[in-house]
Amino acid sequence: MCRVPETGERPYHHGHLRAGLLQAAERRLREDGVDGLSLRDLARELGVSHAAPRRHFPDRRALLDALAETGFARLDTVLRAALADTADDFAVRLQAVATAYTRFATENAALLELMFRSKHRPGGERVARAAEGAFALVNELIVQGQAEGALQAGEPEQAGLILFATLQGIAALVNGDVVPPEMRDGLVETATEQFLRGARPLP
Amino acid sequence: MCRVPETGERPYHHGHLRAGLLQAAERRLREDGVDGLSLRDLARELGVSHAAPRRHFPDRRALLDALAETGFARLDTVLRAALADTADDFAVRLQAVATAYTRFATENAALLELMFRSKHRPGGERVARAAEGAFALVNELIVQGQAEGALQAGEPEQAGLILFATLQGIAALVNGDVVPPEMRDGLVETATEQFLRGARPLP
DNA sequence: CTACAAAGTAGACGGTGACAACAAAGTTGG
DNA sequence: CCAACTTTGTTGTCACCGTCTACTTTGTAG
Repeated sequence: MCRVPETGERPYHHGHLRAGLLQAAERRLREDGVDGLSLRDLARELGVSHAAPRRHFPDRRALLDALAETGFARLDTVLRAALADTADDFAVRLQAVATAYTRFATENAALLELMFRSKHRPGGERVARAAEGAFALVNELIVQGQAEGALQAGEPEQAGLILFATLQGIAALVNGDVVPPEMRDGLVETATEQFLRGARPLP
Repeated sequence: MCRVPETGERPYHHGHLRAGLLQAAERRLREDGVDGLSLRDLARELGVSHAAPRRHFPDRRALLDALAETGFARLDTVLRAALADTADDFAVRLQAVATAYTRFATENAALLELMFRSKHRPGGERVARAAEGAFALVNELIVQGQAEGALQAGEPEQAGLILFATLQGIAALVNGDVVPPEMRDGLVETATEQFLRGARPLP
């Protein structure tokens, strides 16, 4: 079962169509943006009829939503991996997460845009749930910072939101060619430093 | 000349097609997003044949670029108006510009996205030039802040970029429904405060 | 007044997402 | 073992869209 299709043979059933569609779609998304992603094109690329994708994704949106969902899962993995590699010091952990996030956001620009766009449109509950994980992680980090005394206590949401907004904005500037990609990590570094200086408890 | 078309009459020449297209397109952009903007639809709405828009905009992109260009002009106007109303104190001026920008960015979400997307694609030089104004304004403000001693001297770009990124990110969070719109102005306020605290000269 | 340019019209082409009817290949129960 | 059923893929169709070409109408300048 689940044998990889031998090259040259064209069995009536593709066998991995859903996975193949997602994989090809993600590549297309990266290369041509969301507008350059056509169901018929994907079908052609996978050597399948133009209506075949419909069996797995009733809708173009459904495919995009699925991409967004796996995108959030991947983001969550990336962020947790970044945290796993660091010591316990809050500043270091914050730096690691911030860098990892903006890196993901710039290396998967179209995907990230899709993720946020899909999250809050009707029927995007699955996507929204997938997004919870990443947000929760950032909030935990903020709470840890407050516990360590590195951040002002109270209203953890606002502090976390502003930091998150800054990272998101840096990614937007890079993706929008306002800023060259080489400046990304440097900007993130000074941004988190300034954030720490600006949000630390008053002396 | 340039008489407003009387209701009921359908002169062969529309007379205000270009302006009408831009106006209708901007409304559609606001209501349905860029994907819901169809040239044929606009033509129908203006009671004109499907190929008529082509005389004024050779391309769908040309129409979108024109929208982006006027968008930057409007943004520039909004920002300068916000500055004109304030005293000379740097913190106050910064607050005013920041609030005005994020307000524009959230009230014209699809337009802003279009503006940044159009700016750096091939042939988007006119749009890019239109964008210069707004950027220059922010940079001037930063330089003023440094002159007043409210900001660290040197590398005005990075400080300005980070602030700009934060505002852009706050707008993105509001537009992405991560944050309710009522929180917008409050977030901007604390963000600029933290920015001032984080970027002021070391004592 | 006539030639020409500008602005709008009509029709066609290829591409796309959606849908319906049908066919092939697994799967399952007797 | 085979017949019903479900899953998956195919073919054909429809409406819509952006773009292009050829044509018509209108305004204008020589």
